[in-house]
Amino acid sequence: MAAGIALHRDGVSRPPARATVTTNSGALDTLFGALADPTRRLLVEHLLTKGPATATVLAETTPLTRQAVLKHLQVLEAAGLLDHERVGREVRYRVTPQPLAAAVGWILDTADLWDKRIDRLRRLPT
Amino acid sequence: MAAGIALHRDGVSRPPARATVTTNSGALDTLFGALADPTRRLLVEHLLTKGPATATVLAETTPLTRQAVLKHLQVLEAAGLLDHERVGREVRYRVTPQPLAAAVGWILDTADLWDKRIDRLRRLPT
DNA sequence: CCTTTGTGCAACTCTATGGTTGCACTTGAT
DNA sequence: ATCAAGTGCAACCATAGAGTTGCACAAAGG
Repeated sequence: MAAGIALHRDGVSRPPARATVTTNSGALDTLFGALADPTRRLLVEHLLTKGPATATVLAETTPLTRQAVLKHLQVLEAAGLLDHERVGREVRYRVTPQPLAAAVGWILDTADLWDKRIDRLRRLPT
Repeated sequence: MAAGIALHRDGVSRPPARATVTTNSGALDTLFGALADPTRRLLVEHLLTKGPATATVLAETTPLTRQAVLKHLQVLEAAGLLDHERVGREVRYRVTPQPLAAAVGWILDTADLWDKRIDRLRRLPT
């Protein structure tokens, strides 16, 4: 009968069931994620102070390859912090900082929770 | 002698020189990095609303293992957003949101750059 | 037309991250 | 003294991230 085969039928070496927390607000993920990299923050600052620029130009200001910079720009763009415009044969990137408001929003909300908590502690009967 | 060895001395298959941008402010890295994960933001929110708690208790509120939660707590603590206190046989985690100020700081500075830029554009001779 | 300059795309490597499991060690309670 | 609950630690795995290289393709300019 199947007894012999049944040996390794169940979970002998099946990958452990990975769990994750899903939270309808993936926007903050990509946003904070984008901001978490120093290179990317530098790029944003550069674009803001020096104005719009292409990946190749930006790459010259870093020790990185154009391709690496390109990827960073795409991450920033995915987070909504950048957009690009094709000019001649070049592609110009520009900062669109509106999403930063979302980040500040979360932080302020959190700080608010904190304040409420402090407040609640203050009201404790002594 | 070493002559025979010299054969594969130079770069036959040496890993490509990885470059990185170093930026004295790694604090923002870990901070934004910590905030970039939904699970971690949830943990922070939970700790703020429901008050300090242990890893095991927190784990019960998620589909995750205690160990996984533990790691998240450590990341948050490394970012300065949490600290812990040993009580009996349990370890209680608590939120210390001061570092959030740094995040807001960077964002506001950036927004400021943006304003300046807008301003500069406004002053352009037409 | 040919050359140069800039983009686009794909493959590959290395490391960090987010999970899991298993077991040893404390501490409190019975 | 024993037992259960809670922590701590280490190994392991899979995937995503940050880089690199190499080459094909498009647009300007001589």
